[in-house]
Amino acid sequence: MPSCRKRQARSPTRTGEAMNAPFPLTDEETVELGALNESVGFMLRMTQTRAYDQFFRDFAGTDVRPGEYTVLQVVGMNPGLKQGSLARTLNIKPAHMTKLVQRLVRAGYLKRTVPPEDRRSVRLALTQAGQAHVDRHHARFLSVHRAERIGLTDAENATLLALLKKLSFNEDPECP
Amino acid sequence: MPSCRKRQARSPTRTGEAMNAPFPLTDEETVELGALNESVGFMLRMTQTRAYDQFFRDFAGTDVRPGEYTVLQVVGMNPGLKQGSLARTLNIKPAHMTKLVQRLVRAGYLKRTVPPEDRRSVRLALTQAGQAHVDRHHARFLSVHRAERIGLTDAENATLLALLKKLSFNEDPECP
DNA sequence: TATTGTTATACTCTATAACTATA
DNA sequence: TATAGTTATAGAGTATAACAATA
Repeated sequence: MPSCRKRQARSPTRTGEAMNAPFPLTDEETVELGALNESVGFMLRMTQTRAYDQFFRDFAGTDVRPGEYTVLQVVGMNPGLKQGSLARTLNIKPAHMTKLVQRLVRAGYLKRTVPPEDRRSVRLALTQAGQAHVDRHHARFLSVHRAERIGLTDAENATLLALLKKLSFNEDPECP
Repeated sequence: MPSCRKRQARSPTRTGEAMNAPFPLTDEETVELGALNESVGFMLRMTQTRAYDQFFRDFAGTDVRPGEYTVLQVVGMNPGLKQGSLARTLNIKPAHMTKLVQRLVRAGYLKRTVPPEDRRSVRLALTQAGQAHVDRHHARFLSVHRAERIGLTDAENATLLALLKKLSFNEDPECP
């Protein structure tokens, strides 16, 4: 799943190699992004796909996937968490969360409890195997995006995290 | 598609409302994220899903989608771009790019040209309708993530963009 | 042989609505 | 009537491999 493509953006240099080409030919692989360079949404998408690539490269050969590991990690931090709270926190739709949880229960990592005080709801906790799984991969999970791995200084990394956090937990002005 | 969920993280306050509950109950909806708070990959995912929500809210009622608009925008900036270059630049897999392009050709926004100098390849350009489409939605596309919309100052926004760009265009040390 | 793009298949994530069982 | 979760279905994105045409 990795994709070690060489990319390169910017630098509007033209080559003269095809003067009468039907298009003003640019240097192949040198692509002008224009206004996209100023779009937070676009840049988030670009960086996120890179982060995914790096994750799958680091966890190649294991059955660890980002969504599942995140769920296990959060349940581990919050034993007895309600499935709905988990879904809202991680911005995962209830229908999808149901399937995710079913998979993790089947894998033996999660256990579900229907609490007597509200028998509609489901509380989640790690099994022993689930806790072991989280522990086993914890260090690797944290190292995936260590600053030096991704080409940032520690200070830049801290700034980036702070800005992303601010973005992520801001209430949306359009959302009443 | 929006999801105006209230989220809240952090603050490990416990409520005492169920002393003998099977789990150390936390305040509902107050979820501890632990190490995930330091994970760039996790935070990128959280912010990107928010950015998507905001995009679809702003473009509700139109047929504009982020991936398609990005493709049209980039082709507009680079007329005659080869389909493969476009795919590599935007980190989109060739198989997916084929379908994206087919859809945009069918919508009348893109035209394909097989150049005589390499008849395996395909060069892309906007049709008049495609250019009009890009122009019509350009301002809105840029406004989706304007600093004030997302709760950052202009300076923070610039810093964030610079860091994301650095992240995005860094060669991966693991990728030879 | 290698490259460009296409087709086909499958799996993940997402969106939506209809459903159940509780409250 | 509202809420928590489930089921079912569909769509979009992605990964992979096999393929055609061309280089």
